[in-house]
Amino acid sequence: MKKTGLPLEIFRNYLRKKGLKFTRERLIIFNGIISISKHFDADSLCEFLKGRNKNISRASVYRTIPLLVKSGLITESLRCNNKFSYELTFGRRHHDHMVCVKCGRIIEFYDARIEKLQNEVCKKRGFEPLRHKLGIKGYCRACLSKMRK
Amino acid sequence: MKKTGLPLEIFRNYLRKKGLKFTRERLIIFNGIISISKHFDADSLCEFLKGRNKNISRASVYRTIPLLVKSGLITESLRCNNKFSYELTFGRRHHDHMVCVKCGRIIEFYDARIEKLQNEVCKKRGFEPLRHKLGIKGYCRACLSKMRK
DNA sequence: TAACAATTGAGATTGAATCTCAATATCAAA
DNA sequence: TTTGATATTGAGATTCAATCTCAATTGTTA
Ligand SMILES: [Mn+2]
Ligand SMILES: [Mn+2]
Ligand SMILES: [Zn+2]
Ligand SMILES: [Zn+2]
Repeated sequence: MKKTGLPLEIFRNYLRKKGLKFTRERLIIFNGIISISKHFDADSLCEFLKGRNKNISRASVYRTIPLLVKSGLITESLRCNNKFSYELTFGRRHHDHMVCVKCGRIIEFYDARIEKLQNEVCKKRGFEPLRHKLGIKGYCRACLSKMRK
Repeated sequence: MKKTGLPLEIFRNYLRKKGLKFTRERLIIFNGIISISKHFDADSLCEFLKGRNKNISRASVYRTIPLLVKSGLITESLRCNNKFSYELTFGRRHHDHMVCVKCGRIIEFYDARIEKLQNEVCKKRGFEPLRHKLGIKGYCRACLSKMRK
């Protein structure tokens, strides 16, 4: 179990600022996401909580996720299996994703040069970028070597 | 109405190769997409056809789109309004997208340097890229100047 | 032309995501 | 601590894109 001090305070502050309430359910959802600490979707989060005898209704999970996004703790990342997928990004640097079409493995990467060129291209078009998503689909190293056999 | 000679042949050849039939409905759908010649989703395509008195069932439209993707004529591009969006890409160079979060405008761009760096990053990770999608959300030039007033 | 297999369309179904609303919990103020 | 205004919860209903079903129809090949 990770330490949750700072992010929890951020979440509480976000809720307070918006006149929203810090509930038992929201804390359980928050803790669940901290424990998973990797890509998840709303449904898998429900299942994860259920497995720990913390049954929170789907509705509450679906309602809390956007709050955590707005508070800056989690980010909508890939779309996997036709579901929105999220990841804990608080305190982590922005990154993009490679996804293996064979085994589903997700490889995170960051390349400052790509990021810089993106900003450059935006500037050239008079476009002010807010956020972006770069997803590369292909075959991961492990699947490639399996296939070559 | 654009000329449709070559792409139509490609579609017919794809169908033949797969033992599938070239039907009246598939031709109508094909022609519709050629006429639209910009981003579309399955539903808007149905509506477009209906407006031209070519009522094709949603099921057939939804069934034909993947065939056109596989035949290399159209590509799944952005996800807009929570629907898959496609565009005619036959004969066009690959490109990525900026989307204005204010007005929805779509700006297509291509930067060879970004593409090259992507390949480089993949190679470094032993990942063989098949396709990718880069979507940048932000404010377009027009919306920015409106907002500054 | 005949025979087989693929296709069509209307409507049913799926599944993620959202909504409804009565019962309940939170929290700031008293 | 108590109170009360207001936000939240959960079970189930609802939405909506996308997919599936299946009997009737059409395309293709011989
Ligand atoms: Mn990036
Ligand atoms: Mn690109
Ligand atoms: Zn793999
Ligand atoms: Zn705009």
